[in-house]
Amino acid sequence: MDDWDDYRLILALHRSGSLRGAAKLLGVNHSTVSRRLAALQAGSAGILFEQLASGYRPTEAGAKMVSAAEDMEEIAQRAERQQRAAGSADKGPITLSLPEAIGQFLLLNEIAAFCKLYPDIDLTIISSYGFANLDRSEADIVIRGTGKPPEHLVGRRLFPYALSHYCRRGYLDETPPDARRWLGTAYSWSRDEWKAASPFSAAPTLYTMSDLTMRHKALLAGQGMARTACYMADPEPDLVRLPGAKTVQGQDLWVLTHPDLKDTPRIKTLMRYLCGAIIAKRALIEGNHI
Amino acid sequence: MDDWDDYRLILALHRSGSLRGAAKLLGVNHSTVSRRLAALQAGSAGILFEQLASGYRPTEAGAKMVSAAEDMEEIAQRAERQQRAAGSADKGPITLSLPEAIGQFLLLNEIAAFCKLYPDIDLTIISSYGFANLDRSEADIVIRGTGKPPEHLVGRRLFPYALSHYCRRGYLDETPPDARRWLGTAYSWSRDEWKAASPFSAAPTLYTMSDLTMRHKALLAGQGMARTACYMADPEPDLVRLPGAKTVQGQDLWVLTHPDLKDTPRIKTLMRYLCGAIIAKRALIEGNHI
DNA sequence: TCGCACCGGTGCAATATTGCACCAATGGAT
DNA sequence: ATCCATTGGTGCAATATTGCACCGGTGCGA
Repeated sequence: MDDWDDYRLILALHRSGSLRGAAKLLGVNHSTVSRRLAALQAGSAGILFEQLASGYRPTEAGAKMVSAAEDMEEIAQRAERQQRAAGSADKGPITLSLPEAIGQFLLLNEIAAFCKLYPDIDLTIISSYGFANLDRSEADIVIRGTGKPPEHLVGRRLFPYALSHYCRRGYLDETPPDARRWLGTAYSWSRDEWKAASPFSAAPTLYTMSDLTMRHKALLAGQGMARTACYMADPEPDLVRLPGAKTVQGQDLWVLTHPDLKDTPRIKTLMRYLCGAIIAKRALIEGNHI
Repeated sequence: MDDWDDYRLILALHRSGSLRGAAKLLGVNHSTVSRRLAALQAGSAGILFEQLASGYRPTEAGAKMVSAAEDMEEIAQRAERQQRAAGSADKGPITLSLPEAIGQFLLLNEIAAFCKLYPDIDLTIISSYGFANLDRSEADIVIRGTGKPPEHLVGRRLFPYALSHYCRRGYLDETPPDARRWLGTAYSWSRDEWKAASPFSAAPTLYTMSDLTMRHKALLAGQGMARTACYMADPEPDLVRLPGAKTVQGQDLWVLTHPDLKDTPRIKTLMRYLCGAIIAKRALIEGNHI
């Protein structure tokens, strides 16, 4: 193989099964993938992928190349982590992945304070509800609420966050019972069972949305009721819990990093800091801040 | 690393220590290496190579990338051999490396006959006195006279070839003793000790040359005397051994391939054929053909 | 049957990359 | 001191590669 980057092409095509899917994985145009595949197979003794109605599938020879490509990817990813693990002081780049809600409502000030404390650490925040892949260095540290973190990651399991049912102060007084509405969440793990446990389980849902920040603003605007994280709602003077609402236990909060990075000083510094900041707000997070 | 081919760049620069040396290894222009290195280090958190008076040397971070690159090279080479090992019939490509002398004087007809016997085998001959690197698929099969073959290659050790001292028929009669000359060989393993064992050890050397074929023609042209392989000289009716000349034992002839290829049918077919062809000419090769 | 989303393929222009030619610097041999 | 071979660096032209826009085909859902 004259260009080892062709192994990335092979991997992407194997994983996606299509030119366009591979293009997406590689961050290039699908016509580029088409041409590179043609050139690759022209220079090879045999074809590596056959084109079925269901998509591209590796031939026997291609499957061996896929296996080799997987090995290479592992080496490349390990090498990248080794590069990122370099550094013997509190300086250098760190990429932190965390849910938008935690970034905006829980740790916004703490993150800024950290950057002031450690001006030589270049912190990049990736707000996402997806679980960043630390193997491929999509992030160095990840904060996530989950019941089942990847087992090879290391770090701390803190405590579960609490949720409860809220509305804008005065909403119930000002809204006839038949006009009361729920603001829903479009996440599959947040099915309607949360509504059943609420004081107004019969009220219909006004609309659902994937953006928790938008829902928070809708709540603040008095558009309806919602079950939301206590650390988002309790700090708001204009939001109150619905009468009789209990806190519900969400998933555990974890602060995790890759084993290859756990000994890097600046990583340890940020991990320690984040855990400290979250623990300092334990009462709020557990819904006991009122 | 966005382009895994950068690992090849890293390897080449590490191995050569210079931009021009790396360029040679990679088959590109040195300005290309310079620019790719600059781009690579610009996109990396740290520099990978420092520029000393003695050349480029990997930094600590760079050494880790070199190690990763070496691992990747091994995978790439194994993958390439796997591709070359494919095939369940006597068809497909084979690259055979052998000394020029063996190609021109010993197996010329046999190789053509093989191609006629197996028209679906695409045979490529690389005539070279260097030892082709079968790890990097420079060849699939290698024929070589050597006392110490690479231990991981597999194949057959045949028998040593013989050499003796020759001149053109009539040379001694037509050349006054003080005008007789030797035709030398510019190979380090063929020092002047061969002249000491000759019937005319005091005669000076006319000139030396690296090209054994050229020396053969010079011998045929009556330009001097030479120690040459019996399989080259004995078949020539115009060449005779010097009076009193004995045969000298050269190195063992080996026919070798890479372990990854040894089970591939077409490889086995050619290995078997070549060994058979060489064994059929054993008398000639051992100088017993007269 | 129709519309839509996705697919692979390709001409052309845009962009990136490379080679060439040249330069100055360096170090070693004479 | 001089010459030569090798080095790294760079402007510019040549070449390769890529993205864009578009096309026709396919399959699925309504």
